[in-house]
Formats: sequence, structure tokens, C-alpha cells
Amino acid sequence: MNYTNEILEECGLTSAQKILSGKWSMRIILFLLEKPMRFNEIQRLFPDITHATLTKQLRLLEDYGIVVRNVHSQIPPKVEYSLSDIGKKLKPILNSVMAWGDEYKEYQKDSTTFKHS
Amino acid sequence: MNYTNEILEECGLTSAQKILSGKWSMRIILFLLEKPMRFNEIQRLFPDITHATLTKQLRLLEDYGIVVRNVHSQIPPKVEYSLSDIGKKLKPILNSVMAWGDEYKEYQKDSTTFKHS
DNA sequence: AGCGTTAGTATGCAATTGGATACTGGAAAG
DNA sequence: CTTTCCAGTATCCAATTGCATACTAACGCT
Repeated sequence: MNYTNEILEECGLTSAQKILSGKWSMRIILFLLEKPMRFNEIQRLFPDITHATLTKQLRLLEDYGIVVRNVHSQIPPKVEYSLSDIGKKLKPILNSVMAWGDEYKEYQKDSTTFKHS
Repeated sequence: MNYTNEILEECGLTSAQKILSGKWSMRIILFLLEKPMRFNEIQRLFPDITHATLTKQLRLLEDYGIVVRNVHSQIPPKVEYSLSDIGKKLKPILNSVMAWGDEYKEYQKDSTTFKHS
């Protein structure tokens, strides 16, 4: 064991954890990996997210440098969201997280264990 | 684009997101990947986590089926935490998350961009 | 004139998450 | 006889996260 808590802070795990742990972060990034999208286009993908919440999440990802916001000065406004270079590099991670999640769900289905009451 | 929000729910991304997004989840799993550990042993690794919080986090991971709790009936008590099979399969994910995070930190260091005030 | 479209902001609230603190109990060490 | 170690539980509080709702503004369509 070579890690200490300080080293964990220095290494990227903690930064990555903060960025990826938002409720919508991974889902948004997953879609943006396919193509840049406009605000309402993203919102249509997630019926459960409100306008204001999506704005916040996108601003957060923008502040982290994962998402790039491209404003076209038009009326009606057009704002395109895409991934930065470092954001695009999340692709293999998201793919393996999805794959793991699928396996996990299978695993859960098979098991007869229930949560302790 | 083949995903809809419903498909996202069906696919494993959402489950995985819930499990991995706890503040301490990834860090705990990272250490348990190396070897099973006792409660206090884990706590010593994280000076910032309190007793009660660690208990909660471990119970959560146990409920999710990621962590296995092995109680040895002794005085003083000895409880060993280890990873389940599906938990162990998170190893490549954690490794790539760490690698990405390191790259991200480098990226941040180099860039002269600051957050918009 | 009024509605829909675009991409927001502002404000307040609810839920969830995580932390602080105090308590348990039994054995061993000093 | 008191303290330490072990692994907790209980309760309450603080911070963060996410949601609901109402508002803006400029243009096109009917």
C-alpha cells in the first residue's frame, strides 16, 4: 500500500470524483461524446431535469473545464455545448462504467439476497 | 444516438453512478482492492472521516453488494471488510479514473484560464 | 395581439449527504 | 482502577445538491 490520504488528494482520484459525481454529469457527458448539442436538445433527452437544474449542471461542467459553451449571437439564441479535449478523454471511462453497471444489474437480478431490514 | 432517458435507466450507467458518487466510495474501494481491511485500519487511512460517517458509507456499499462485511466474534471485535466479486471488477474503472484525474490536473495546471467571476 | 421558440436568471424550498458528538461493552494493559 | 482498543449506535445539525416556479427578452408565426 503506497497511498496515504494526502497522496490521494494529490493524485487525480479526488478531482475526478468531484466532477463525475453529480447526478447528471455522466449522462450529459455521455451524450455530448456523440455530438455537440444545444441546450434544449439536451433537455429533451432528460424529461426529469428542469431548466434551471440543467443550467447549473452545465455551468458546473463548464467551470471544471469539461464542457465548452459556444454562444452564437442570434435571435432566437443558439448555444452549443460540446466537450473539451480533456472531456472527450472520459469516453473510455464512461464506456467501462456502463459495462460494469450492466454486469452489476445482472448480478443483482440473479442474487436472492435482500437488504438487511 | 440510440439512447433515450429510459434506456439510460435500463442500462447500468445510472446504477453505477449512484454507487460511485458517494464522497468516499471510490477511495474506500481503491484501498479494499489491495487487501481486506478492518474498520479502524480504514479509518486511519482517512483522517478526515469520522467514525459514524465511515460506518454509514460502509453500510451503503454493503447494501449495494460491493463490500462484504465479515464479523469475527471476538473480544475485542474484529470486522473485516473486503470486496465482493462484482466490487473487485471495479478495479480497471478506478485505475482509469485515477489516470484521467492525473491528466486533468496537469491540464488545469498548464491552462491559464480562470473561472468566470 | 398573442403564442411559441430560444436560453437563460432569481429565489426559495426540499431532500440528500455528510459531520459532530456522545453513548455502549468487554477485555487487556498500565 | 483507569485508560485504551475495538466496532459500533443514536441523535442532531450543517452543507450541499437538486427541484419548482416565476420571471426576462427578442423574434417569427398566425
